[in-house]
Amino acid sequence: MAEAVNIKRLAQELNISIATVSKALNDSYEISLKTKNRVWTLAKELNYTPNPAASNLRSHKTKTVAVVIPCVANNFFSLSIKGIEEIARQYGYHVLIYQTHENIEAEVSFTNSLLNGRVDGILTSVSSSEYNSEYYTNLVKKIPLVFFDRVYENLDAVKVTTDDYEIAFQATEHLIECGCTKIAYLYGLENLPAGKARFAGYLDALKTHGINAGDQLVVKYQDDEELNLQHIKELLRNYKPDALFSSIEEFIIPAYCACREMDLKIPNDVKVLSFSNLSTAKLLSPSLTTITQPAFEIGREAAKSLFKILNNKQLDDEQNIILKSMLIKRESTGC
Amino acid sequence: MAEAVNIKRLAQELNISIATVSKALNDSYEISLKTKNRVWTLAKELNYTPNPAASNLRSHKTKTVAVVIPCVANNFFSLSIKGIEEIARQYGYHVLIYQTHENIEAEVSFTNSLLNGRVDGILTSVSSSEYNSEYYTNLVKKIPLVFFDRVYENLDAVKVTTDDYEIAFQATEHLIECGCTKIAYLYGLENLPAGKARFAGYLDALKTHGINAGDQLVVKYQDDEELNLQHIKELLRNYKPDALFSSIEEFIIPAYCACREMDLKIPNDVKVLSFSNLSTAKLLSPSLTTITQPAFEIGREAAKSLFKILNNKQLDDEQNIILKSMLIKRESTGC
DNA sequence: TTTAATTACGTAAACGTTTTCGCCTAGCTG
DNA sequence: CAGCTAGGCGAAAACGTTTACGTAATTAAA
Repeated sequence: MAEAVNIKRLAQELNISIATVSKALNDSYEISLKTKNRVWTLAKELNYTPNPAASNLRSHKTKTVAVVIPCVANNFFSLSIKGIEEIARQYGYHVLIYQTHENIEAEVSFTNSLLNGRVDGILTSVSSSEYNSEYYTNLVKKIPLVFFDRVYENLDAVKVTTDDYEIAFQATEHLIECGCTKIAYLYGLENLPAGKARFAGYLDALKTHGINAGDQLVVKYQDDEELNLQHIKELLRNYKPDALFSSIEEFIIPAYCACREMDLKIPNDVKVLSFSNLSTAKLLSPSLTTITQPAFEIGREAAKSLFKILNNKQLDDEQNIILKSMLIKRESTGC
Repeated sequence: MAEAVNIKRLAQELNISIATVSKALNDSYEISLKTKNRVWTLAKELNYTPNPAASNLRSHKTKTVAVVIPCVANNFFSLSIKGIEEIARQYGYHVLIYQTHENIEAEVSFTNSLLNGRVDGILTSVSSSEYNSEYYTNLVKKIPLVFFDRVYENLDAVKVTTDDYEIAFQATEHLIECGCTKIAYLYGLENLPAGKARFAGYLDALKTHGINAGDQLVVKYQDDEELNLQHIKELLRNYKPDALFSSIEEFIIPAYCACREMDLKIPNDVKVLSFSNLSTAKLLSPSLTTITQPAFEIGREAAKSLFKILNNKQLDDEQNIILKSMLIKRESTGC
């Protein structure tokens, strides 16, 4: 908008060539300290900042990454983004946000649109609607990509996940120790490894303790709050479980509401436990026992891995980074 | 990464000039429909997408906007971003995210770094640490900028806000109707118009009903959860208010905890009401009466205004868009 | 002293678009 | 038939960087 201040302008005022200015700005070894200082001070004086488009066009580096996630308005993802953004600041990267709304077509469309050099890399937590392994197999060959939490397996890419199986196993044992023998499962993310692992942890814990699992005790998540409420009420009415194990945060409100509407007291009549990053879990009525994933840390780790790749740093041995979740026991499982 | 597919390539394969391809892709009137169709089909066939850097460098348009906010891990802001991102998709814009962590220097540094053509416009909700009107007075001259919720006044820029004064007045009256006469105020955003308006609404409602306000009944927000808890406990101990009016969500947890620790029953001993976008307000113990801002709508409206400006569309008369918040009465004010 | 190596800088091409301007042809007007 | 107009397209410059390569001056090695 104002008089353009670019490299050419700096070069003219200092009576040196454009190339020298560029190299000085990039702290090249070819330029003497004296010249560098002249350039730097004038640049600061004129408030010069390089034009990103020009720089990117020539150098094929954007210093920008994309975050492709289902939705930002979710405690887990907003915390992840917070972590990603903080690391990005440290590394001098910019962060683009794309929401898929659990729609695989949107997901594919977004990521495809990022392959023309708009970003240097992608951080993603994939949508739960479908598992399109083939697409991602090709994608990871085209651009540096790091998965977090909701990942695709058996791909040549870094994955940051949590101990879903173990913590679900542990949480189920907690319910059993509290005396539950008829534990219902509120099933989310069933197409994804994370969802399957949680369910497997649940099933194996039951088996270990000689408890029969039953399909009737499983409610699958629908993208409709009212429907989930109905299903949980039917579950409670027809099969009278003594515990609800919710594998995703989205089941909390319908679960609590269902219990209230059916006049079932938590934890006396039915115990409740959920995966969740809800900050107010301890203020609920009754306070909710949660499995809490380190969402912020997951974002940080995923971002760190991506930036290491982009800076051609050696990745410490492993492509699979697994962080620990926490089982936080509260009143809703009361024991 | 693969064989570059660019305009030049398309031109060669079709035996036409680069200029013609470019114009065809941009649906220019200069090009015949026949040629356009040839270009479009080949472009689709080769999976061509224009290089954003080159396009931006030449055209000075980035199709990108920046969102500068205090923090994404906050129900209000994550909902706003959700709204912004949805509108951005519709208009074909990309969204960059920057978190200031309520730090004015970070805020200034980020926005300055966006003036070199990285983005076409900025959406921002400013930090509460300081009110640096002068900086923004200059900024709005340099780049299209839309404020939402946390705004600077008297600037030539669109502002999307809510009816803070009116709803705070109304909420205070609600507490008075419930029989409260000693209403404490948990004061956040005191440097910003939004914070001041809420406080003014509170004060005026008290005055209207002949109730004296007192400085002792006001607790100001600190960026330290433990400290806020202490201050609220001291408030409750020393001045025994019969209601807590919280002007920001961050006070909810310390307020509830303070009441519990001091063995005060909500709403019998003390009523509680807060500005909040917490989805689980109705599940708290007891359920929380809230003033809920239309965060998602605010994001959408702010984004729409910005894109109208960027597309040189006439703005419908007004620079001030004011949306209505909702007072949702629940058990915590029980009456 | 001669030669090689090193330092410090400049020239110019390249990145992939958009856009101005001009050219050619065909069709129309008078 | 001359002269115009308009439609359709191409040549080339420009956007602001980065970088391969060349070169002159200085220093080090022989």
